[in-house]
Amino acid sequence: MSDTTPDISHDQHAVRRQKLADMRAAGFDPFRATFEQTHFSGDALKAYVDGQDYATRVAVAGRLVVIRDMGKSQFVKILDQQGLLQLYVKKDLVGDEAYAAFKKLDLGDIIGAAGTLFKTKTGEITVRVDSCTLVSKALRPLPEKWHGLADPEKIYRQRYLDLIVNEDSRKRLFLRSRIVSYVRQFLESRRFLEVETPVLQGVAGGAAARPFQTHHNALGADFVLRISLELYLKRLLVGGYDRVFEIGRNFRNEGVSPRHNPEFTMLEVYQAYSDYRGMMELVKSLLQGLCRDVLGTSEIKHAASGQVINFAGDWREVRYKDLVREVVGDSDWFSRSKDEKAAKAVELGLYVDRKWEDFEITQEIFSKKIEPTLIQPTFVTHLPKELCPLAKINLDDPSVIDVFELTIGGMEIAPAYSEQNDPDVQRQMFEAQAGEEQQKVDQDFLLALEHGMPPAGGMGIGIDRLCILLTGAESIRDVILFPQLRPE
RNA sequence: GGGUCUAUAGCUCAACGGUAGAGCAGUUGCCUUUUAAGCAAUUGGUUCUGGGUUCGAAUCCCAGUGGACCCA
Repeated sequence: MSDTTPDISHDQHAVRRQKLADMRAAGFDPFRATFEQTHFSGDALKAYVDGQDYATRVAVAGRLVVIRDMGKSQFVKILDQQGLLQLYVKKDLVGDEAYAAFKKLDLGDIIGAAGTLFKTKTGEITVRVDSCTLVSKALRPLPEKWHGLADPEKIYRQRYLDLIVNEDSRKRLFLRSRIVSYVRQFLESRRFLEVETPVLQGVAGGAAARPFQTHHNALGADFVLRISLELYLKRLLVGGYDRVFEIGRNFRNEGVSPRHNPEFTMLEVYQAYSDYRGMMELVKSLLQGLCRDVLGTSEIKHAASGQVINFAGDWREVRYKDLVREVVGDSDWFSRSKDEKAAKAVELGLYVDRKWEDFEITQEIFSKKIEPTLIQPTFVTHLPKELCPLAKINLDDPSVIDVFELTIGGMEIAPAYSEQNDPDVQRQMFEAQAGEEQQKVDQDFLLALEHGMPPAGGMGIGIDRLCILLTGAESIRDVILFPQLRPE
């Protein structure tokens, strides 16, 4: 090393920058426009005919993630959307010049290679490369090859690195794509129409949550980001969309936790002339189909409890009030006074807010002491009417509504209702819920109902939570590609 | 919003009041069927930031910032 050139060998970024500069000086473009790819890695592996080495030609491309250099030949591995593929690059096959260029490649570079398939003596299907090229230079080093990326902050902020080096993350997030794809196919096969409804809304309805607020300059109007899909999809029921669904992003301006991301994906489904019982069949078929066709198993290990969740067969169906009575050990619970309920809740170790109504105390017990124990798929039915103003009142017991909440793995996965279609009852429920804030009543929705909405079953599924469940993830952040973090 | 834990080389981690180290990655050699390839040599640090205690701080204390978990 001369006095005029500083030693940069310790600085991997600088070393790669230097290689880039050298290539450009030699007239080689380190960021090619295209590459003629014939096979993904997995398709190449399938294209190999057993016993017929060097018979099948492939051209593959991907990121260089393993280099095993043996002097005049190298085994390397590239990673593409289907996974890893080994390449064998031999000096006397590619020529001196190309081989010298190949030796200068760094881990992380994106390369293209063409050659024929063979099986190594240890049985790995490999491409024997006869021509290869750098496609895109990587100027930054990859994380460590064995331990991968472990720092959760880096995993989320630099998800692309996580996807390159952590196979678990890659498989889990690819699985999410397949789950969503299956949901679409399933619903389309049942003749549901997929629609898109507004994210920017004047009134955030369909759920109880604090919305994000924003402003449209040209219209000079304030908007909120939607907190649910429900009210617009029901307008479509009025408009003659008899089977309709949307998979869309909702936004709730609330805490962030392993179960909550400020933006999350909901599926909502509405089927005219059906009811919550019809939705039971729908969701059960959907989830069992997902298990069968996407996961290939009806048994899933539940990360939090260690139990095995079995999706096959019939699912438990139980009334809300029966569950509560059982857990509090009091068959007359629902005729107790508010003070008595509060005392019991405190006894169970729960926090009770003085402002809470009766049903809120009971609901606190349900969500803290009952829901987490429902690991196997369970339809909880006949919920108190206060919990959802958008469902139809039960004919036999006007204190409850015709709904279920499907709970699996201790999480509410899918609430479903027989949808309220009486505009006058709906108005009463909205006004009671809004209390002092009558401006939060969606008058336009009520007008739509007055035009007549068919009876319908409706259901929502939190796609993120469904993915947590089906992938065995521990946090919502593990099934969202770019979860929300505080800006750096 | 409160509590606990956490931040050290590009990455994964040691060092726990006394000269900041290892593996991988990098650099330089050798090696034409390897499997976390191997062998030899070698570079690399604002120990998150700012204060404080101390003869001496990655280490102890305070504050801040990011992150994880638990609670509200």
